[in-house]
Amino acid sequence: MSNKTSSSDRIREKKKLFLDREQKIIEAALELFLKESIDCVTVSKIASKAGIGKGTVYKHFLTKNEILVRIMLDYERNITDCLAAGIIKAEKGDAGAACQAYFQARLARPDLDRLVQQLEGRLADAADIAEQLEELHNIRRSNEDSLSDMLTKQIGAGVLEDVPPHFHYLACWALAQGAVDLWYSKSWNYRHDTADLMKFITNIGVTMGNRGQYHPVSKDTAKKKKLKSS
Amino acid sequence: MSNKTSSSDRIREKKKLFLDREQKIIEAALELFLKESIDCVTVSKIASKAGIGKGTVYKHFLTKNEILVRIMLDYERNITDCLAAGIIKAEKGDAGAACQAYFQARLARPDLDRLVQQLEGRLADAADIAEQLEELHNIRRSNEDSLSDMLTKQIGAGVLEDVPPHFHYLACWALAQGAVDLWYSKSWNYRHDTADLMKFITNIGVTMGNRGQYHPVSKDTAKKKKLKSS
Amino acid sequence: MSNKTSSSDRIREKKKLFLDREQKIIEAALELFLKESIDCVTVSKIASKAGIGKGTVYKHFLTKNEILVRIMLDYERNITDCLAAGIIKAEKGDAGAACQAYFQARLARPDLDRLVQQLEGRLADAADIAEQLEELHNIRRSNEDSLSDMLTKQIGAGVLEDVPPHFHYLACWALAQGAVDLWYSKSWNYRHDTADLMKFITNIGVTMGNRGQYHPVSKDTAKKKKLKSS
Amino acid sequence: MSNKTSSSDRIREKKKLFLDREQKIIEAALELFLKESIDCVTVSKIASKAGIGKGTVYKHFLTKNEILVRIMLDYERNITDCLAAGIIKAEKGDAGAACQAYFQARLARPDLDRLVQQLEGRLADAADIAEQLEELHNIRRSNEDSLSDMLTKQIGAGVLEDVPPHFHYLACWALAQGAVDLWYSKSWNYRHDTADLMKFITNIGVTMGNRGQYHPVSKDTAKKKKLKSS
DNA sequence: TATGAATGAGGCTTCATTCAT
DNA sequence: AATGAATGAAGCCTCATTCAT
Repeated sequence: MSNKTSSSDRIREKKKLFLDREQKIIEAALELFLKESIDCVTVSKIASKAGIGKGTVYKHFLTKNEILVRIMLDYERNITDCLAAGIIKAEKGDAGAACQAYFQARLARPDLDRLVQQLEGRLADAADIAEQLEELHNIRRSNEDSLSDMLTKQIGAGVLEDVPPHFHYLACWALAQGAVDLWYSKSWNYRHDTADLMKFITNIGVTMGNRGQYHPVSKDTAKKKKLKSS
Repeated sequence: MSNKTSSSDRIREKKKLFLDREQKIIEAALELFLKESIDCVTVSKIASKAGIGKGTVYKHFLTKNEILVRIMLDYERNITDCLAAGIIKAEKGDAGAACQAYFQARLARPDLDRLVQQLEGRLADAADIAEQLEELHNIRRSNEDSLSDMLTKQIGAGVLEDVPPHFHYLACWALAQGAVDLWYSKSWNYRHDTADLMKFITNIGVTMGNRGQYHPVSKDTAKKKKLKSS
Repeated sequence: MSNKTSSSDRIREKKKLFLDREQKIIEAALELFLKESIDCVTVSKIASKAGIGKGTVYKHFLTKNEILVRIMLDYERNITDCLAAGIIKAEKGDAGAACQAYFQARLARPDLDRLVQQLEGRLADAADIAEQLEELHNIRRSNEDSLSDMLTKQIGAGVLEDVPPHFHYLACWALAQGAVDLWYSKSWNYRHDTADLMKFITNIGVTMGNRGQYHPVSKDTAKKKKLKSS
Repeated sequence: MSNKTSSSDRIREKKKLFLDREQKIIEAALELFLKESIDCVTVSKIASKAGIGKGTVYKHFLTKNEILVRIMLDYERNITDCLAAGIIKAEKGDAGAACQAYFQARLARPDLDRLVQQLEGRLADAADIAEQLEELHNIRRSNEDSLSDMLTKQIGAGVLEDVPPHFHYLACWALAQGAVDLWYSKSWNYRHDTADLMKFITNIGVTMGNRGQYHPVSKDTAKKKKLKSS
């Protein structure tokens, strides 16, 4: 009987080791991607950084591309989780929480965010992994619905400007995306005070589209705004 | 004497032809880049689309990468020109003109803008063309100074929030960048009404950082806003 | 004592299980070879079709090639058995029995025959299994001697044309081989009536080299022949 | 004017050189295929035997497989030519000429014939070159029609046994095929007098299916035949 | 003993770049 | 000056075989 137990234990342990190695591959790939230019990262390098043989990589992933989508999916799922938490907060009254959560999640690791964007550009036409890419998009879309619901309510409550709800989160997304690009762009003079800058942008992101921009707005201003954007 | 003239004419003509061909290469490359996935574009394809031999390409560009930076530089210079015009307008009183010009220039051809961003990601670590990349960054930086100057004035005039001036244009840049990414992202449910969406975002871009946004707005400022954005 | 017995029983049982598994591997390999293209068959597939682990295969066969030769040897031994029976029949007076047995044995499973031919081509230069290949050839050669003996007698009896005896069985072999190739060739227009065709060819095989073939035929014999083959 | 001439001459010369190299690749591949086991032949080896770089091979052939089909097509076309000549002869009265031509063409280089057979087995399922394979089969099929026509006439004339015409050439093909296999089989004792053996087989091939089997047969021999084959 | 994860040699193919004509 | 054939480094992937558990 103890035999049986130890046998199933072993199997479980083996599986764990296997999954650990999978994680190791992902991490090795990630590390390389973040350090070097994307096209410098070869399966060989990933394997050797993960401390395993090249062939082993293919026990875990059918294709090099599958490693890449995997990174993307992992990232997207994390974003989703954060966003979900934010939406909950928002429903509890903290109107801007969802947007804020979204921004924070993406700006927490701008390097990673940027990487995922770049990977997406490259993998767009990859025949293998078409399925995973579809899944990626599904994850995002399912989140849109949550966001839309929440935003519709806030628009109804008069908190947000009355435009189609997705306008709000897409503008939000755009700014977050741009902020990330900005972070990693090498073209700007002022590389100091980045933290302040990001706060500034986040602020914009959180408030943009708010009716009355943050603080109570006098009624006539609100009217003008509404007229303007319609 | 007529000989001499015709000879120098010929030389001039030859030079023109040479430059024409160079332009043709750039255009062929551009066309391909915009149509296919970036890594599908080979020197061979570029040459054949340009209607010349592959070897000839290397008479104009030392490296494939040089073609790519050239595209980037051309694009950046165009942006610069537009921005310059905007700044002039701004100095004539139209406070938001610079930002608007910038947005318009970049959103006029979002595909091209996106391409340039992608190219930059790829060429970041390219040893050849390090020089041209430096030049690219210089172009951008030189523009920053103009923007900074202008913005400092507007901050002084109380039009804009009193943060370091580059905060304003970087936020602006970020949103524009994000808008472009958004345009080309395949992940969103609502692909209709893009034009309206872009207008919405541009609006945000043009007004964000305006002092009025964070604080109660005095009536006359609000009026200016209305005029400006209509 | 019962312990001892059961222990030796167990050993015997284990051996049987071991041999059964070996057979299962062979059969799995065979099934795969006949279904898919030869180079699609990997050790992995064989193992999984046999319902065992890949490593276990190597407990039975030192090399993948050893599985293949084994298939060849099994097949060749079967042919040998059939031929032996035919020779016995031939010695009992049925002159053509040996040839007929040979043809029947090989055309009974043309797919398998073809497979063995293909395998032989591939394994010709394999360093491992050189020994087994030698054995394969020995099996064939040993049979040749039987055939030669038998044919020598028939030649002596005037039934067969007086050429070196191996001429007869080699011609026979060649035709059988060709018939198999024919069966599986994809290049011919007429794929119907294959059964009749094979009968026709078998007929040739059985009669070729008969002395009667090279000499005048009386009219009534010719008629009979016509009836037979229609 | 001499310039023009020399220029077009040069182009022609270049093309010739290019085609020569193509031929060289084919020959190198052929030489290797005939010397070593098929799967030992790599593109690298072919290139280095042809005295060119590996990449150059791909200027002439899109795929390794294309080299192989090319060999097959070249061979098949040669067979076709020989057969065509034989058919012409046959139409001039030499009844067996077509079959004889066919045999001779294939047995002239049995090694090559065998190679082509083996290649066909391997390439059967290759997705690339599906087209060329189709062409190969078309070549063969078109020839079948010629053969059928000719044989129908001979059957009508009473020279050949009255079975569907393709029975005759398929039996013929089968024997030729088998003869080739025989030539290269390593399993037979008697490797001497191969030439005589082939003559013997060819004889069978040329006469098999003839009504009355070539020459008059004495009555008692005919009787024996009847007993034997019934 | 059976297992299957790990291995890495080696195959095919691409493409930027060179250079002889 | 223009050409494009030649080149070969480098990438991705397969699979027979090994070996620790």
